Formats: sequence, structure tokens, C-alpha cells
Amino acid sequence: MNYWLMKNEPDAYGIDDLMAEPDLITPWDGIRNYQVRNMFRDDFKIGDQAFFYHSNVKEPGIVGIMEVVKEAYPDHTAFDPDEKYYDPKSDPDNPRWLMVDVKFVRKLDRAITLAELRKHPDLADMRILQKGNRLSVTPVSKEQWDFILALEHNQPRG
DNA sequence: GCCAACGTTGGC
DNA sequence: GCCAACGTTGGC
Repeated sequence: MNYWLMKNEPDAYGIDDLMAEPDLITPWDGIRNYQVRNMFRDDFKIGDQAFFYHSNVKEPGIVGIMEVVKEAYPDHTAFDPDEKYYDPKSDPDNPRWLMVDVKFVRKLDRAITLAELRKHPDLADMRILQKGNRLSVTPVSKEQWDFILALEHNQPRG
């Protein structure tokens, strides 16, 4: 089983939007980055766990947990000119972009902010913390995953 | 709003 | 195939 961290801007689609889905499931569409596409294609497996991370907000951070419930399949939003992430170069007969389905598991009892993650040497190797990281989906090791969940019920260090 | 960092594009 | 220009991401 793999662990992931998946960023999204809550103004566009946040964890509350996911909780409001009737089946608690959403396709993670709109990915237009080859590295992420390849992770979807090669590494995302049913049952994988993922942190839901809110980006581009005052206090970016991890707010919840999701589970992969459907492995990579074509991102049809790339074919629709009315879609924000329309890509005319993605051929329906040979789709360039993929998506996966994720299901809400639970919200964290408190958000674990980016600033807090940065304080812990145990997490220094996290991809999300590396300078210049621009991937919206990044792998998390089991050690990092467990460490972060152990923080959940501790007070953030000041 | 600024801007560093990075991926992509396209001219050559 | 190089690389400058451009667009985007996303923290601050």
C-alpha cells in the first residue's frame, strides 16, 4: 500500500466539497503534469491512503484523509473545450491525461499546517517540503504518514 | 500582490 | 536539440 499527499485549492474543491458528495467519492481530475500522470498510471492502487492538503490559503496544510477507490483511467475533462483544463492535444483514442477516484475517509481533528510540518526534522525529506516542489500529488513514506498522524492529537509546537 | 522556481513551448 | 520566453504554482 502506498501513501500520498494530494493538494487542492479549497476555493476550487476542498475537503468539505468531498464530504458533500453523495457517495463521498470524487474523480481527481484536471491533472496536467506528466510526473503526476505517471504516478497515477504506475503507482496508484486501490486502497492507497492519501492526505487531502489545502493549498493557496492563509494556512496551507493537511486537513483530511482519503482512500483510492479507482485506479487510473482517462481524464475526459481534457476532451471538452468548455472545461477549464481542456487540452486539445489529448486524443480520446490515446488519452494524454489520467485521473483516479478518491473517497473521503475522515477529516483530521485539527489541520496540520505546512508551517508545522516544517518544524519536524523527521519530515525534512517530505517531497512537499522540498524547495521548488511544484507537484500537486507527492508520495509520502509510511514513516512520514505515521509521524504526521501522531501529531494530530498533540498540540502544535510553537 | 510579489516573486522564486519550475515545466512547457516554440523559434532557430 | 538548445534555450529564451512565457505561464503556472503556491508560499509568503
